[in-house]
Amino acid sequence: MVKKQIIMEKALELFAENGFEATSVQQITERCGISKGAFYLHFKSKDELIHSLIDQFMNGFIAEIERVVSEKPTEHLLFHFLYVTFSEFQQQANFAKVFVKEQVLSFNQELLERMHMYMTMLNKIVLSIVQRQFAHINHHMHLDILFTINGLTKSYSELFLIDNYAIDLNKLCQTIVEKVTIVAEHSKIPFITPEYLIKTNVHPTISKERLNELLSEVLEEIHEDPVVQESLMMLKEDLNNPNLNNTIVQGLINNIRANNHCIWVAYSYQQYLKDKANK
Amino acid sequence: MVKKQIIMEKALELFAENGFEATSVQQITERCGISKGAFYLHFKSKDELIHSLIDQFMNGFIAEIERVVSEKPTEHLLFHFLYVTFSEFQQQANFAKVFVKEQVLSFNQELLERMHMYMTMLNKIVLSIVQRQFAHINHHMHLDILFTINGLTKSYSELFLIDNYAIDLNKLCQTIVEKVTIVAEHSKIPFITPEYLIKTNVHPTISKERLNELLSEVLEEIHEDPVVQESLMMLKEDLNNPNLNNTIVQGLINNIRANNHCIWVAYSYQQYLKDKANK
DNA sequence: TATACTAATGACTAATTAGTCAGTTGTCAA
DNA sequence: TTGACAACTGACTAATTAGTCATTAGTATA
Repeated sequence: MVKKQIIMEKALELFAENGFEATSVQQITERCGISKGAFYLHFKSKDELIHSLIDQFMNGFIAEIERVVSEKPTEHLLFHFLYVTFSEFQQQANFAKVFVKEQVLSFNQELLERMHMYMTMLNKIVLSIVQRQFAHINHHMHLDILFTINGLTKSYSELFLIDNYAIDLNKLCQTIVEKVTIVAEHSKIPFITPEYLIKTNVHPTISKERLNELLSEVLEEIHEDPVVQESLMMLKEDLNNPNLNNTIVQGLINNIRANNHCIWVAYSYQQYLKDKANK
Repeated sequence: MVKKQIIMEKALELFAENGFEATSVQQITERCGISKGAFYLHFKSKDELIHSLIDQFMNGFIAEIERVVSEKPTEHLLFHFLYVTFSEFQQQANFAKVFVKEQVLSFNQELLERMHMYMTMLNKIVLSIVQRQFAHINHHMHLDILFTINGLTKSYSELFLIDNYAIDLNKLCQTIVEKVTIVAEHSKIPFITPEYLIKTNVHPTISKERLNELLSEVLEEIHEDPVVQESLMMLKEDLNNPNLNNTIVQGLINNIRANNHCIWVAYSYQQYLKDKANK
């Protein structure tokens, strides 16, 4: 399905140029040289398109980081994390532009939640890097080190948005690692408390109807993997007629989480169950 | 003109809730309990409203920072800068939300330029703080210290967006000052070169027509200050029939720059002359 | 009370939007 | 050649938008 990919690429171009809200489906189809109808053969709505874009980029990005982090020596984890981050930033310049410029990508609640989930995943990875590379540092400082890394990354990535600013990626990463290491070794005032990790978990309720929709959408996409497919069907069945033991449901959720297309559904399903248990 | 202020406040509320593009003039007038026509008595367009909001906030913010920076002792400049920054952030939570969430506030070119101008002004202030408070540090490191300050500020201000996260403003500022000081005293790898300051000056051409419009708009607002008023009229006349000596024009531009409502026009006029000279 | 003025209204236009669907085209196998 | 089916088209709808303007309400002065 190569046309779907073309739509995604051209749409991303336009989003980077004009922003998400300001880009119409008309413009997208014109740039692709296809009709409006053809667009809706591949995407249910404009929202589904942006969801796909985020999923595609973030899954690739996180997978790449996890791969690198798993195979590099502990003492250089941060460096390699930064290197991958900035490389992706450079290669996927269009996504980076949309991402940096619109930050959390408009005020659409579900979009916001989705980005929040991915950022939380990223934060967990970076925190684990901090815990390994700075294991000798007082662990009360770990969250502040995380904030320092995030801040420096954000601040220096501004350079990528300036055309023609020559960047030596290697040196840039070294600079940041140097500063983070200095802060880690000398800073004595912890500010961020662990309750930060709890309080960030904002999870507005997802309705049963919306979850049903999400499950149906994903079911249409998955054809290759019978385990994921059956797990999805069982989860859908259990959503409408709760029957299964909680542990089994958790197992099914973990089954589907392995598939890139299901990360958001898995997350939403878990939030749904959490909300239900709280009531 | 109290109604204008009400519109601005209610509009800001809505922008913070739904974003700029997603908020309609209809919604704004409904929340104010006024008619659509009444809105257009105070603002030429929706764009003019957002321009006013930015100008009002940024001028107040920058004035406050300049006041504090001018009266505090050199060794605590950074602390007081941070304190003012976060205080304003807390007090003007709505503006902060729009500002943080939409970052550069949509892709409207003029809006982008306007924010860029204010950010440049802010950067200049922070750089001057760095140059004073860290005068003893190798000045090649000054720009990197600036980036460190910006990064930590961005990163830690995330905490303000989490409801109910108790923030001890004093301690927060101390934490950041501590980290910046540590970096300043130990970091040895300068990365940012002074050409960064030049390259950030992206200034897309402003047309003579648009500049005329801007001058007319501002002229309608200014009634009290005859010097500013006459300077504006002379600049407008000279724009259409260039007659005056360059030094005199510069003086006129400096006359109007003193007035809060004219900062953007002054900036635009200067950019226009620069563009013209380059051709 | 009559006049003059400003402040305010809200129905209206013209443009644009996301999404639909009856119909067309192209490509197979029989 | 025929028939079946999927890919694709673009005119269409219904909703929403920014901005306008003839009209009215309210108020102050003569």
